[in-house]
Amino acid sequence: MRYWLMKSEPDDCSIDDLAAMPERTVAWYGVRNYQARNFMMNQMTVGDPLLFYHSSCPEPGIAGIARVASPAYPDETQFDPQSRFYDSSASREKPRWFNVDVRFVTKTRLLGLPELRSRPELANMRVLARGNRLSITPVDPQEWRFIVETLLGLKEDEL
DNA sequence: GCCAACGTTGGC
DNA sequence: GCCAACGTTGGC
Repeated sequence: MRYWLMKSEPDDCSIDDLAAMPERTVAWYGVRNYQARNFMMNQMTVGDPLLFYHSSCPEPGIAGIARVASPAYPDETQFDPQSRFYDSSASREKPRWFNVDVRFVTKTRLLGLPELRSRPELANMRVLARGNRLSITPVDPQEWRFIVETLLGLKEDEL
């Protein structure tokens, strides 16, 4: 099992949107970066916990917790010419992009960037690194514990 | 809207 | 295989 951080633009899908979905689950479509795709294809396991991060919005930061809810499977939007994620070089025989499903666990108070950056324990977090643009990043177990237990006051068995 | 940082493309 | 040009991300 690994821990993850996944970015979502709240205009597209916020933590509240996820909570309101049928089954409280959403397909994590639209990833068009090989590193992020490979994390989903090769390293994620169903049940892996993840930090749900709001990006490109007035208050970027961690907004909730979710879990990986399916193995990776071909991203439907790559086949849809109407989609902004359409990829003409992909085919059903040879899909290029994959996604997992993600299921809501809990909403949290917003842990904004200034707060995250103020914590020496999180100094090496991938998502805080200068110039980081990767929408899916692994989270170290120590970082996970610090965020979830210390900053959010949650117990592992509450998740 | 700006712009730094990074990933991808494509000519050579 | 190099690298310049271009496109995208995402905080500010």
